[in-house]
Amino acid sequence: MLTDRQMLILRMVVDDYVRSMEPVGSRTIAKHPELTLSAATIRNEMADLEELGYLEQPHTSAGRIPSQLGYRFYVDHLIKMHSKLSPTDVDSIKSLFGERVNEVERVAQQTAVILSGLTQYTSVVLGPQVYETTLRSLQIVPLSDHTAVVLVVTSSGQVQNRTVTFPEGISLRESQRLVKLLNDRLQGTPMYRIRSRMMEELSREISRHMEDYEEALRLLDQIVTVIDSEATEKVFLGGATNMLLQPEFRDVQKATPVLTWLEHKDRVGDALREEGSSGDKLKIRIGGENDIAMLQGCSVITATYQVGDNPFGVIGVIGPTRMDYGRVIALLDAMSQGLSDMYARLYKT
Amino acid sequence: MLTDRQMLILRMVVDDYVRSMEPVGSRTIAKHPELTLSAATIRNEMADLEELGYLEQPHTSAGRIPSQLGYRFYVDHLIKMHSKLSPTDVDSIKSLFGERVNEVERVAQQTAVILSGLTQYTSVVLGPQVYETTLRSLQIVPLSDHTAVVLVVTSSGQVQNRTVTFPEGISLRESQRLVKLLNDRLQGTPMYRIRSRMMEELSREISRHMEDYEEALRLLDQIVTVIDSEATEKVFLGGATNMLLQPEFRDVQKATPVLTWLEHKDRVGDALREEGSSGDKLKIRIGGENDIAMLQGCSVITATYQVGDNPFGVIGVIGPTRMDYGRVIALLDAMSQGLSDMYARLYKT
DNA sequence: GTTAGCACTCATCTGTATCGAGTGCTAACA
DNA sequence: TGTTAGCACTCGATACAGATGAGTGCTAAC
Repeated sequence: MLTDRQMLILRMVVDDYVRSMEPVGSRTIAKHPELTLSAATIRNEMADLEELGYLEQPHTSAGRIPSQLGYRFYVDHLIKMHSKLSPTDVDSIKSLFGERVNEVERVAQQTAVILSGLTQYTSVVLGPQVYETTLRSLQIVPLSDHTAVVLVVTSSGQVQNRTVTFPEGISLRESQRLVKLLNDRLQGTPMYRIRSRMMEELSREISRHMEDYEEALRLLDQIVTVIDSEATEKVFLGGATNMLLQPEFRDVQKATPVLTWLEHKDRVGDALREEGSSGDKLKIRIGGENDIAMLQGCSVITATYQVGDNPFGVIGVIGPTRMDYGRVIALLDAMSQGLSDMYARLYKT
Repeated sequence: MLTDRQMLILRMVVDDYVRSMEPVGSRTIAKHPELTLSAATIRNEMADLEELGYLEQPHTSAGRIPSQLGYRFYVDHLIKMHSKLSPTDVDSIKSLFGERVNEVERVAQQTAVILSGLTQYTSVVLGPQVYETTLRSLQIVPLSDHTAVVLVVTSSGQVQNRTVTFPEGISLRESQRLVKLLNDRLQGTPMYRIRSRMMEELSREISRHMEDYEEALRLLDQIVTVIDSEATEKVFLGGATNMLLQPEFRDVQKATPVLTWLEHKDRVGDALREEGSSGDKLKIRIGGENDIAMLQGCSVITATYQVGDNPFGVIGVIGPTRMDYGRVIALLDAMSQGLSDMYARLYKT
């Protein structure tokens, strides 16, 4: 285990390196008023910390930078959690959640924008999860003889739509009948059970109501696809190009993989959802701790927001390993709380 | 006016520079079999072309590169339009439009993906325009006592939805009545006239039907906002990070503004829509010809796709000024044709 | 255990020399 | 008059050599 003094020094190295992105030398630490030791003593301690794996040296005559293990120890034991938010931050958050919400998705989008704006990193907001949401309404609006729009509305207010074409043997009237049938039977069913429920309960119903069984099933399949795609909640990205502001990504070679990975929202959503489903309220992945190869030069911090005891959605920040962990954690905390409150106000009254 | 030989040389310089991104010297051109002249003669011609403003020299002892004017002359007079597409390209496009379409938006998204994949530039696809689209259906699905989802479906199959909260004085029943009223009156109205139509025709109707006039208007305003946001068609981006593949954007300083600009789809959509509305089927903006400051280091090529004689949507490619114009134009041509055909098949039968 | 002193390391900076691609110009040639 | 060979010249790119200085590890004294 580390001595108090070693921990103090480690904390200083991390704080300083996060701020300046320059390897921290013994002199710099020695100057710090919190410590009354000479540079030589610091050097000894730093050598020890390096041997223990918490620090590393880019080259012989440079200062030290935190290793992955160093960051890990920092976030686990050394981080100063309190009073990290400036009044400006608090204001931004307050104004975001303070205004009257009548456009739920806009809030999620804005959360992403503000979170990336305040952190200068990339942010991701996953819309409300589906654990508790049920099917509210299924509708079909005809467009032409062969096309129509299928609409799916869930109890959480999410909407999915898709233009579908009718298979040859099926008329508009029949498909409307089919949709009405589905509506009656499936309303209130949890979203994640729809597919199985629909298939087992309805296939024989359909054979009774519809003349052309085969074709009806094909249409049914289209509709289920729409419902399924609703089950995957929406992904909002903020400040993807903030990545380029970070000195570690000034080299395009480094930045391209991450930017490209971020380009596909579904991938990003999948990754974050997995993080969020671990059960912890806050999850921190530092560098190589990330499973995704493209993110091994990054740190990812995720927080879940919820209503009551149900995990409900995920928000996260993606930035360089050299990240201001304390600040990001505080912001995520405040924002997830804000989202939780907002959804609570919206659905439980 | 340029002589034939000057034009030939200009074309060669552009072709060569587009391929290699290296200033083209007189020797390189002289080697070309299509020309039997010595390097010295080429040098004279190149000096003339530079004087005329078609070429420029990065520095005294370097080869020439095309100026903005040079590119302009190239695309106006020198470009080889035909047989630019390889069989692979044609296959990709065929397979995109060949498959049975039952998810219209997916096709637009895929168009963007394939277009950026084939060009290695960034692509933008604007969904069908609204000139001819009318309101098909307006629906409201209640979620709780105070919230509901408003759905707008247009004749072109576009759907917009928004969760709205009811103002204090208005009940669910009343809002349903309001929506039904709107539905009856506005169905078939062109989208761009909805706002004015609604306001002038309905405000007095509402005062008769609804108890609380003020509050009803507020709800109405929310609904109109939903409809308005539908009038702005959807924007699909492909390969935004392809920008980083281009050597001219290897420097993060150069890339960041463009990437950041691309991040806001509505901005991108606005810009492209303006291009598309000029009336020309194909529009090419080279470097400084772009109005948007962030794009002055880029070239933007847009093409409209249509059904019958109605302009319907826009697709475009954004890349460095040093762009393979011939290929991009051919691809845009093929893709806009494909989209036109697809929408024709979908709506006019 | 702490500290001052010192030799050592090594990335970075700066100045210089070299190289070579490409030019413009001139004079000779068809 | 148009074309070409020859040549001096320009200037970015590359390579190399010191010089600089931040920072280290080690030793010996406190």
